[in-house]
Formats: sequence, structure tokens, C-alpha cells
Amino acid sequence: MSRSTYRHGDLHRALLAAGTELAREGGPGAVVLREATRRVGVSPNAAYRHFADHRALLQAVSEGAMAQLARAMETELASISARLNPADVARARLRAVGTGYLRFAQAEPGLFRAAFSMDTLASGDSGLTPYELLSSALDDLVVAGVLPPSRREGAEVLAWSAVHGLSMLVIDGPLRGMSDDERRAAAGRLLDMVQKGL
Amino acid sequence: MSRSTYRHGDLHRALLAAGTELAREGGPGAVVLREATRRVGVSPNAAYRHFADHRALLQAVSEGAMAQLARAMETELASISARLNPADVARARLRAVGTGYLRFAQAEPGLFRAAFSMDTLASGDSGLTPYELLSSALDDLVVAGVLPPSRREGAEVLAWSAVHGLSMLVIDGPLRGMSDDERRAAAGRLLDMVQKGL
DNA sequence: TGTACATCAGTGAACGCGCGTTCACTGATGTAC
DNA sequence: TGTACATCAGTGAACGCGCGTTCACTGATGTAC
Repeated sequence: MSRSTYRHGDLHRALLAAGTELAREGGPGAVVLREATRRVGVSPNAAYRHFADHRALLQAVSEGAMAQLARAMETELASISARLNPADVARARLRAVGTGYLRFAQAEPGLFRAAFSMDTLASGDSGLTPYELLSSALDDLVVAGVLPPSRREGAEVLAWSAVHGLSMLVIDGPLRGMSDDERRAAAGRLLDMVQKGL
Repeated sequence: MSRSTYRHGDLHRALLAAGTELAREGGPGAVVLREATRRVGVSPNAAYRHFADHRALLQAVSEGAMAQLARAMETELASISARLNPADVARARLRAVGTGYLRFAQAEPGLFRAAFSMDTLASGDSGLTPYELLSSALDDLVVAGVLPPSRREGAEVLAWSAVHGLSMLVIDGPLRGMSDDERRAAAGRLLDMVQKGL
């Protein structure tokens, strides 16, 4: 309300930030156009200068959330020790991808759900989408001789399912009540299972 | 509208059936109290004679859906050949539990989502909830000597995550576009992974 | 450097919608005598 | 077996809410001369 200029200056970015905060607090269903404008201190219809409609705002929020997920995975990848042999590096990379996914889902459940609320593709700093980060880790496992090439095809879906399922059960489902320790333990054992079972 | 009696006779059941049909068509968000009464041919407020509020109707729908899920799992369990040795029976039981879960999610995505939209417990004809059916299958694996007792604890979460994740990705998420064949193949390989990785 | 003017970002008011829920009611049903 | 009556399942009308979206507008900004 106490804007120095008549024009906002960067309303597009401000609305996107407000929408993202709404998603963070309450998931995709909480991304309400009017509430976003309210938080920015602007009239409801002002949003239509910057987004075609409510869906366009939600899509933008979803893309930002997906990019954050990719970045969370990249962060885990970046922390892998350089002093490992190729096979261990490859294994660590798959684990990192899964850990980043699980951590983001638990740390930002609202954004996580927003990311998957639409058909959204977005990449992190490496330019790769979450799916591509997983694919690349699986490729490495084959190159390092850890995963037989015959098992490579379609492996994305298997690893992804395990990690996505635990995320959903923990943030939104019947496993909501798990303690931090329990979640950590379950995550570790789940990644063990994927590694062993692939 | 062309009711023979002034009183409906079984409005509770009729509203629950209508609400369930709404969930089937559009998931938990589609369970709208007014629409349920509309479909039954009754005024909106009539619902309040049978359900405390909208949430109570949704809860009842959710419980019915959860029971259907349990029954889908029981159906798969019942189809296991009796001519197997105990170890193979145990393995088949775990697979059946997973297959029933996946099949129900794919055949009735709206009800599946409704079942998990609230904290809902419900059992099938055996009196066991879906979780208990899984637990029991895992117990059998230990008894049959297929699963080392040291790996038994917490195994529910691992198996459940894998199967739940594939369900969510396929019915609601980025894997929505999979063909029937692809889904069947992915389901089979996922269950292989769980069996091998547990 | 100063002035006229076109642009277009944001305003204020209003719309129609469907929702959950509440109110006072009515009349078919089943029971008590 | 017939009648008076209490019950309570369903009615009709209305409420307030918040939403997405549209309309005609205004006035600060940046540009052209």
C-alpha cells in the first residue's frame, strides 16, 4: 500500500513470489489469484496484466517448484566425495538423486505437491530436469559396471516410484506422523532396496 | 423426483452411493454435498439428516473406497495357486498384495485418491486393512524363510512406498500417458525390485 | 531543456457462480389409546 | 379396527463467502518533437 511509485515495478515477479509462498504454505490448492494480489497489495485484476489467468499463475509456480526440486537434487550430487572409485561414485550419485528428492519433499511439501500438480517440466542449474538427473545417474551406474545394461531400460520408473511413494506417504498420507528419525531411517533403507533391487 | 413415497427410505445409503460415484469420476475434490443431493433428487439440506456435514460424507466415501482397495488386494490373494511350496506361496502373496493395490489404483483412480484423502482406516472381507494385508504377507515371507527376520522390521514402508509411488505417478502424475502394456510391465518389474531388494 | 502526448500498469466496482450451511416449515409415517 | 397425535425426514428459501473474471477508467511514465 505504501508504494513509492504508482506502478509496482515488478509485479510479475512479486505475484509469482506470493503464489509460491501460498503453495509453500498450503500446496497447489492454496494458490489463489486474489490472495496473491492481496499479499502484494494490489487489486485483484492487476494480475491479469501479467498472467493470462489463474491457471497461468499456478503453472508458473509449479515450474518454479520443479526447478527447486532439481536444485535440491543437484545440491546432493555436488556433495559427493571426489575420492571414491568410479563404481562407488556411480552408486553415490543414484543415492544423492534420491536423497535430494526425499529431502525436498519433506522440507517443502507444499511446493513438492505444486510441482506435480500440473504437467510441468523445469530444470535446475545444470539444465537437467529431475527426471534427467535420475536418468544420468542410472547411465553412470551402467558405465561403472554396477548395473547390467539389460536392467537399464525403464529403471527410471522403478527408482522414481519408490522415492515418490515414500514422499507422498510421508508428507500427505498415512505416514504423516513419522518422526524425523523414522523418516531418515526409512529413506536410507528405501534407497538400499532400490540399489539392491534394480 | 418421481418418488413413490414422501420419505426416501434409504437416503443415507443413496447419498453415500452418489458421493462415491462423484469420487470415482473426479476424486475427493469432486465429492460435493450439493451435487450428491442433486443426483439423488433431494434438496441440499436433506443431507444434514444423515451426515453431520460435508466432511462426514467425504469421510464415509473415503472409508468405502479404502474397503474396496482392501477387497481388490484380497481378490488377488485368493487367486494364488494352492499347488505351490510354502516359499513360493509367500512370495506370491506379497506379489498379490502389490498387484491388487496397483490394479485398484489404475482401475479406480478417483476412489484410490479419495481413500487417501483423509486419515481413513477400513478393512475388506477378511477384516484386515490394506496395511495389515501387507504386514501379513511380509510375516509369511519370514515364516517361509524367504525374508531374513533382521530385514522384517519396517519392511511395510519400503514395499508400500514402491507400489504407492508407481500408482501416483501413473494415475495423477507425469507417467499418466503410459499405455496399458507399459504399466503392466512397469508393475511387474517394480514388484521384482521390491522382492529382490527387501 | 521543456512540453504534448501516447502508452499501458494498476484501480474500483461489479458480475455470476457454486459452495456449505441454517431457518422455519410441512406432511407422511408409525404408535398409543 | 379406528382415530388422535407425536415424530422427524425432507422442503423451500435464504444466508454469506470467496472465487475467477470483465468492464470502463485514470494517471504516472517514457518518448517524440
